[in-house]
Amino acid sequence: MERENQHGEEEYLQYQIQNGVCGKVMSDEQVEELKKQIVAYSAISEQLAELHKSMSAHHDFTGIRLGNLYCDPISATFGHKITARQRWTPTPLQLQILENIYEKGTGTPSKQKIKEIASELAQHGQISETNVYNWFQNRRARSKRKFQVSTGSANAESEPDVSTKEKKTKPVGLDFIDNFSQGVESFYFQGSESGIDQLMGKEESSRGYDPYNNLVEQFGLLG
Amino acid sequence: MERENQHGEEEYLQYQIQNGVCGKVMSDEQVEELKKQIVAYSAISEQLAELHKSMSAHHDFTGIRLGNLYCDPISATFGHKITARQRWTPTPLQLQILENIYEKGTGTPSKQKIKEIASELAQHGQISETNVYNWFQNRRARSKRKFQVSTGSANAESEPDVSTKEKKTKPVGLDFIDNFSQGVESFYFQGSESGIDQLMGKEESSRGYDPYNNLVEQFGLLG
DNA sequence: TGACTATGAATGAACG
DNA sequence: CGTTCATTCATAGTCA
Repeated sequence: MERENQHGEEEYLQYQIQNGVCGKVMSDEQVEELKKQIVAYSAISEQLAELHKSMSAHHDFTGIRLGNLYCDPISATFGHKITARQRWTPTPLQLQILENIYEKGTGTPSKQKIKEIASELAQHGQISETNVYNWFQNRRARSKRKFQVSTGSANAESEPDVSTKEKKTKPVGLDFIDNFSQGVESFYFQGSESGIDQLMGKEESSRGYDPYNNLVEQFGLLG
Repeated sequence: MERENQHGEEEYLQYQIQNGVCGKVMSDEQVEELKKQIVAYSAISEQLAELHKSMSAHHDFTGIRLGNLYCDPISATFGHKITARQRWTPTPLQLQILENIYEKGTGTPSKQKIKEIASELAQHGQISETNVYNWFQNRRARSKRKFQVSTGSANAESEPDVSTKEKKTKPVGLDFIDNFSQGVESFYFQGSESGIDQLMGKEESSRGYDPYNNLVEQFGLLG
């Protein structure tokens, strides 16, 4: 979208100044944009809710792998950026080397080592220090886990939650995703009765509990 | 329906009038309200996406292996996953707040501050002071390591675009705004930066991979 | 094609 | 504080 210069830069400037102080004045365009933005969000929420409700067999189209490259499907549709995560995959050779190093002992990679290893492996393919670091981390962690599983720990079925290795781990146990089961319209947080309003830090939920309505009513959006 | 007296009728009226005319002037409260709205929608969208994903995903949540820690009472409604977490996971909102503090703050956790922050975040979900403390510790440590890792290193490979992004983390930014471009276009106050991030008081998105992007990518919303 | 499995990566928590 | 551990998430590859 182009800048709406024609509507006067005065307002822009005005906003900038105000912004530094208390940011109160917005140009029509700005307000307009804001509206759109919010509407977009509400639209997304709705669609998601809808999607969720119908809950049909929608498969995530994460993209098409082209070897090591990644081609985002959206970009084709929207002509938009690619943000999907592409993860490193060690070549057999790299893996071999890593294994060797791992075996040699020194369960401690050491940052300096990492660098060396990384640059060495780089000759056999793309790799970064982080990759190496992660690899060792995972390697050790998993071999350890496997070990402990294969040994006598195969018991502990009585949910040894606290007894195991918890020194002072926080109990936590939130996961309010569960509260979304109904979709947006019943967005209750932690069983609280205030729902979305609380989430949004609203004290007075007078104008309705639904953010969408709230929004429309308060700011006359969509109007 | 009650009026928001606590916010000052002056400003409210002012807005109404303005709204009728050209809707330009907004009070701090109103702006604040907008921020919250957007944040709320962000959160909702993300959570819905999450929910949807977890339900449509092939994961088969083989029962509850964590036993007593978490027992969801409402899951009966939908029979979706029950994911007990042993460790704290910040909600989008909490994360948002934390990020803000991290950015603008002196970067100094400070015992007293921690307490305050914790109690504030507690309003958005389960959290403890330790969580906050740890978060800051990790945040700093990792952002630091990010530098030291991404420097030097003979990782001179041509690195096929995507993988180069950042060596390790944070692709984000206000990227997700772009995803709404279809109907919204960029939300710019000044034509340059300070998009929605500013509105939301968010200088830098921090999560390793942002849910909003993911959201749009996965569901092709607003298409 | 949908589910499973192996594993790279992210991150809260703990340690020295 | 910097480093390491432990747990969990996401994805690539594969099998039925």
